[in-house]
Amino acid sequence: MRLVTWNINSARLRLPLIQRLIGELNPDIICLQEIKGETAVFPGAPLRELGFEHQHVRGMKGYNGVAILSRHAFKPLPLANWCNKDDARHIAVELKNGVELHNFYVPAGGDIPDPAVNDKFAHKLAFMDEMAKWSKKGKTQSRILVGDLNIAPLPDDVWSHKQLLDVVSHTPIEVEKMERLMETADWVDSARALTPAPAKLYSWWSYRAADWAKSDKGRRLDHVWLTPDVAKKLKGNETFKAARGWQQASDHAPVVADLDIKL
DNA sequence: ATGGTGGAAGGTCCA
Repeated sequence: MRLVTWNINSARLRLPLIQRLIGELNPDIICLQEIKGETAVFPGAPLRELGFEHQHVRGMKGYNGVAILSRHAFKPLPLANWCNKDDARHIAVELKNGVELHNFYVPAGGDIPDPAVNDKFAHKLAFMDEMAKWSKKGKTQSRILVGDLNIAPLPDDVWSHKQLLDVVSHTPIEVEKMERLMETADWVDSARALTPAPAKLYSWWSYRAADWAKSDKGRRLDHVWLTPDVAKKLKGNETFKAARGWQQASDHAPVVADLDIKL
């Protein structure tokens, strides 16, 4: 099974990039975040034509939105709200082998890393706490958790640990929330299982750089986590950095995981 | 300390 997670930053605008990704990587399952449109305007038909006949989409107007697309049948799981908001940040399915696949778009958190003055940061921290509760409660379930988690946990997940300590996505409180979450079900970070620190790993590069590749000021915000039983089947994990250089690219690169699972 | 870019909307809000 080849699985891709990608913050697409508008599924409609970047449909050609999704089509190109399918042609170049031939994934079985694609998890998208920030599809940025209502479910009804998701470009499902052209993706169905490429073999992704099974689609579970949760969009909303303007922002957020997540989708799971697969070549293989799955069972959609009931939609859940997080932090009492119906803001399309999570969608999940059960695969044929009984493994649950959860696709998350964690709040970015705004600019100021202080929950007392920044509601967006408070929302992000509350969201992480709620994920930890959910994860702990279901810890015996075989699961894959993917998505744009908007946190780069390790010093080598950012271009400068020192310079990003006060920057939302890499602050100690966020990193601690992520570590607590990982402990709740012994989640295996598939990228670091295969490429340990101190190798630098990034999945996002800002649009605001004059030359994103040259400055290479990246952060690893996109993740594929596995419960320990599923992690035994992990065969590969790569960031498909080339896609960040495509015409009209998303600011996130796809993360690709290969698992020894037949669907 | 600041501003830099990009998407959805058709206001600004969000990243």
